[in-house]
Amino acid sequence: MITEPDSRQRIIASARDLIYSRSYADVGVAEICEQAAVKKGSFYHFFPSKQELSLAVIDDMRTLMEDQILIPAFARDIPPLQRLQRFVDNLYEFQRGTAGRLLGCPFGNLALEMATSDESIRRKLAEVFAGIQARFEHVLDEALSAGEIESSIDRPATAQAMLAYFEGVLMMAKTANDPEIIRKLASAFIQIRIPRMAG
Amino acid sequence: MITEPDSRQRIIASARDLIYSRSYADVGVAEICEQAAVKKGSFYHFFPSKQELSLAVIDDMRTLMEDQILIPAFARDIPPLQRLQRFVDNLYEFQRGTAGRLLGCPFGNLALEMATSDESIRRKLAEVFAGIQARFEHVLDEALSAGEIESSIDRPATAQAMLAYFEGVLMMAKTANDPEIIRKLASAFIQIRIPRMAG
DNA sequence: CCGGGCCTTTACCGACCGGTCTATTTTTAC
DNA sequence: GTAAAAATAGACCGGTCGGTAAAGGCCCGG
Repeated sequence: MITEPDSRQRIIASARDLIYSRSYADVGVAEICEQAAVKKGSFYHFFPSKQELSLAVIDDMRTLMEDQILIPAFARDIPPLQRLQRFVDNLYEFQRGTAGRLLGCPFGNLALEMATSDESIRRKLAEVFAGIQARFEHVLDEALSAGEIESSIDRPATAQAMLAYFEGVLMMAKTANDPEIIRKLASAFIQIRIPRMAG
Repeated sequence: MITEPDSRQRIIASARDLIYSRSYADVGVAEICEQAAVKKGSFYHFFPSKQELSLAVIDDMRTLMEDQILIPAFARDIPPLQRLQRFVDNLYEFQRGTAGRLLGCPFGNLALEMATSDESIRRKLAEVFAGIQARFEHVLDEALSAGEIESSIDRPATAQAMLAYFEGVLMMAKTANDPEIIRKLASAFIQIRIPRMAG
């Protein structure tokens, strides 16, 4: 049971956890309210619709991921490429710790379920991905300055490829329900390179 | 409107197209029946439940993918690694041609939506992925024989990494609704390598 | 011409869906 | 103290969900 003080945040947290562990469509408003210990009337006092709630949930997922994964992993206490390694290490630990069921990426899950059905959710998730990609790209910039990578690579494209790869790895791990796949496939993550286009 | 002769196959084809273009939960039995020009009674004559239908749909998707993508791409008329390149080229063309909306991978879509909710679907999709991975692995074997790759790589793991990568690429392309992402990120696909473990 | 599968048709079911409404309680501001 | 505003409660809505039941038509071997 969620125990956060104010109802609005409790609704978001409940919806976040339920949707992440199952899917958007499989979780109903009634169930969200029940887990948040809130009546339906309160729900619709704070959110005009389930879809609007889901946009707030994505925001909440995003700050959670930033604070708990991205910021710690990308701290500047170690060289750039080692930060990427730390990122996948942290991800592995997190995915291993979700109660028997490997849940994958909350954004990837929502993206494949909703992207073709709800345009505003699709756009929001595209922004989240762009934000993660920007962080990867920043690390690549610093890796270039540190002489860890060559200047011939297309850094934005490489950052996007890295993001794509670990999303795919999480999909494989989730489908097999086996976190060890993350470790097995991790080595290719920091090796991915997209060269700059010739023309 | 689906026009295949027998009702059972028409139901499967309708469900396949509807689920692929939206999601499992967003498509109801009534809508499937309508598009297949079949009454609900007939539906439940052929399938005991929507979930059982979805298992048949996955089988249908699989043979479709085999016939239209894998078999043509992996024909032995060109060297092994070039077949992988042809695979992504074909994939790009296919994803570009789906009526304005980029739909991604039908198995990846279902996997992220259903893997944590329905164990038998999760298992079936894991088998599909294993089948694709086996084909990649076979190509890598032939690439090794042809001297195109080194023997130090872990071929099963590399095949799985390739699968993960293109699933991730399709996720990025679907979320951005932009097929050009597939081309932009394609170069890393055949470059991915997982080295054999030291111990 | 008959009987029996196979398939189809149609009407129907209870449960649950997202969402609304109105009244009431609690909090805030002056 | 009081009134407005914010929040809560809970009954209620039409629609749709997956699924069922029973009867009727079709085609077949005999």
